[in-house]
Amino acid sequence: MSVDIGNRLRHLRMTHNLSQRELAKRAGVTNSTISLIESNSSNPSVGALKRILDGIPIGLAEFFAFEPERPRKAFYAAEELVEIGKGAISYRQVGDSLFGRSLQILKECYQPGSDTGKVPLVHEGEEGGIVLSGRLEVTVDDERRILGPGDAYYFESRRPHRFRCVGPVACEVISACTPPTF
Amino acid sequence: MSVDIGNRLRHLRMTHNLSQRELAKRAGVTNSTISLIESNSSNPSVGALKRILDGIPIGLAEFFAFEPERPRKAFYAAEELVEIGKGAISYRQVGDSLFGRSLQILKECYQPGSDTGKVPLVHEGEEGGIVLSGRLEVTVDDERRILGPGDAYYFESRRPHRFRCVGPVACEVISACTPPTF
DNA sequence: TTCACCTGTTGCAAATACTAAACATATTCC
DNA sequence: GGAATATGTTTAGTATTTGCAACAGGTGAA
Repeated sequence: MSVDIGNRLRHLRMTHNLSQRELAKRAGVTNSTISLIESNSSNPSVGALKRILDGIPIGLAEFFAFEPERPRKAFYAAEELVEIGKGAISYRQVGDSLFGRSLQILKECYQPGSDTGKVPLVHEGEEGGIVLSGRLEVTVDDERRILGPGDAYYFESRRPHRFRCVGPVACEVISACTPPTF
Repeated sequence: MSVDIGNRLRHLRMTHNLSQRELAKRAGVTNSTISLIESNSSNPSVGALKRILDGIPIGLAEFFAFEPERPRKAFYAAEELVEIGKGAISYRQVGDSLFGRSLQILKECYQPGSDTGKVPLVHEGEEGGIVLSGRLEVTVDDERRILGPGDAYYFESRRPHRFRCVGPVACEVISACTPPTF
């Protein structure tokens, strides 16, 4: 049911050859605190746990990474897509979090005239997408195309690229990239 | 300094379009608890935080993954190599944790006669190593070799493989594999 | 306006995490 | 053997989190 913090901490402490008192001293807590936590007879505060983990040292994310993976939601209603940017270009992401995922899928909406900027984007991975509505000017390396509904693109993200909404109406795009870069 | 749990939680709750009371109801805590946490005026227990995150839902590891990455240690004394298995085959790992790493480096020590088992190992990734001392029998697919000091191996881990220490002395090996499988 | 309902914040009481010190049990050293 | 040190556990008291309920501001409908 609940996370077995106690055994996890004890195991971690053991593998680092620390006694409860030694770790307590480094962490700035008392040995009894550690004893109680390890025996799962207290529900530690995040602050206390963090101080203790700093004494090992290890981060909170690392500490909880051992948790059995929470079963992932597989379906998302339109309203559930989390909005990432709220400017002229808005991104709605499929999935709550990219944590542990190797793919990012977005519904992008470019307001008329919006632009990813003069300096082209360059990063690792690959990306592609399909235009749903509006007209999108895509520049990759020195090649420039204007894509309309149904048109698509796909390229290696290390090639300098830029997106721009041309024409009078907003432009909607479904895109995917890997690895996630947001 | 400390982790800004409050703002992180508030942001998360907002992006999921939940009110404090709505989230509290789902999580089985009171709205005041959430209010206090979000204003950083309390140091929540791990249990409370977990219940709240379950209401979003999101895992503890995900929640803390946003933390600025703790600067990684780059050098490890021989005693600091964490011992993974303590049986006839012992593994000493370079680095505290595999969290966020794509490579695992081990110093392995096989006691005389020790063996990874009759059923061969099969997993994703690739692995390789160099024998330091003793004699190691390595089987990959149907090929079997006996390696001595200075000899080495490298193969795709999906190919069935097995290690066995032959001869009267213990066998030491330095190995690396990706992705980490322990 | 006034009512109803939503939002987040805030006292007060009860539950509990944390500290300090004592306790119990091994192990080492002389 | 016996003292000294180290280990993890437990007890009593203090500090803090948590739940309950009241409070204050905001929005929309009648």
